[in-house]
Amino acid sequence: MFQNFTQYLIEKFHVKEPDVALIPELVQEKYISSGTFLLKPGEICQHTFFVEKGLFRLYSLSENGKEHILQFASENWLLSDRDSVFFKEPSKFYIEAIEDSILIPMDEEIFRKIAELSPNFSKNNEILLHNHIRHLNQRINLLLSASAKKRYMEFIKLYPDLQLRIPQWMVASYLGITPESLSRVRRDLASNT
Amino acid sequence: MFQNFTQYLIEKFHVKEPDVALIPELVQEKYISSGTFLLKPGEICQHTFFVEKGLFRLYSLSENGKEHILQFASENWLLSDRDSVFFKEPSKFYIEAIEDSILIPMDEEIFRKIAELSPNFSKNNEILLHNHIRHLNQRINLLLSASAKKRYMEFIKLYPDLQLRIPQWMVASYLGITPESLSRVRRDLASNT
DNA sequence: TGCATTTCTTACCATAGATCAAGAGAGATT
DNA sequence: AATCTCTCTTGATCTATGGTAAGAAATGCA
Repeated sequence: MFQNFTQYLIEKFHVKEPDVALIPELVQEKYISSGTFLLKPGEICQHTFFVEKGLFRLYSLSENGKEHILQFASENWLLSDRDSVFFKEPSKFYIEAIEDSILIPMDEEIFRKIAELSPNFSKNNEILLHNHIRHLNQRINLLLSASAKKRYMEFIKLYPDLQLRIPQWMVASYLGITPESLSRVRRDLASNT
Repeated sequence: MFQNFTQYLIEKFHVKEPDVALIPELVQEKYISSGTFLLKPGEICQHTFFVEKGLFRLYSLSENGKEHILQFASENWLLSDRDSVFFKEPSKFYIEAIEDSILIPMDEEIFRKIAELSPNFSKNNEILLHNHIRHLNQRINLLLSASAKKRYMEFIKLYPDLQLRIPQWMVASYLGITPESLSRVRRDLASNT
């Protein structure tokens, strides 16, 4: 129970082994079935979720009815609309489970407790935020400069595991192209190899 | 001298008026003329710069020799390759002055001093990081979902002032389109109004 | 097992934006 | 004033990706 979560606290926040035993009293795991929404536009995201097991997507719906996936989150990832949680503002996004999953919802209370148990919580937190920023910058750079084919190749290099669990049309949505285009890109790659 | 910088510390980091008087001893302003590079790929970004006056761009150069602007920074903005500063890793980007400018270079030393003078430095810093993340997410969402015309309209709404100081081809580069396309987008907007 | 739904592929055509080439203004520099 | 350089515009054409439609394959469900 919580193996991933406790391991995460030990690795990323340097919580000591004995203190980790306190965790089960603080949090409660939540079973989510595929297709369930954790968040819809207009709602304020109340939790940052730790993904103990399963897979989620965070996406926006544009005026013309098209979905655009901004993030996937699988095991050992934190999942939330960071802006909505942090600034307590209504979200513009959907968060949906795309596999049967197990989550640890975390609120401010729990973060405070973790902060007590972590020798340097705010530094560790800062590292996570910077990692997030680095990742977003790389994605922007790719969207500005790379073709659909190149973006796809980067995607499978970066997420070789995810690629097998996600329907292809969601990969297309993440890359900012249509499923048809992705299908053609894949055909090209297969033939020119 | 430093008016913008000291004002920034008061507003964003809640440094008290009397303490602000200590600042001039800690930092030194730097005059940069248009066209000067603060950073080139391969170098480790040593400072976070506060822009006291002027304008800069942060851009990447792709394999095929094309520039892609990731950020502009004008008065009262912090400027750096955050990843390179924070993780002490070689940068992939250029930072270039596009006006004659005045900067306040900040290193870890100075951040420590500011942290001493700020009642809740790490919280304030976290707010800045979250603002950055919010901004990057919005940009990704736009790149995924919006046409060149729409992205341009968002740009001028978001940066009405910048738009007047930046050559059009840089705006195009920021938007991820060619200068020719931007010219046509602008013609369309002018005629259909 | 069979039916229904979703996903993926393919073919054909449409379109946004890129590329290439030329020319017009607008500053700068001499 | 004349020349240069840089920026912007425009027209013609090209290309990557989108849209539509249909069928095939895979998956889920009864």
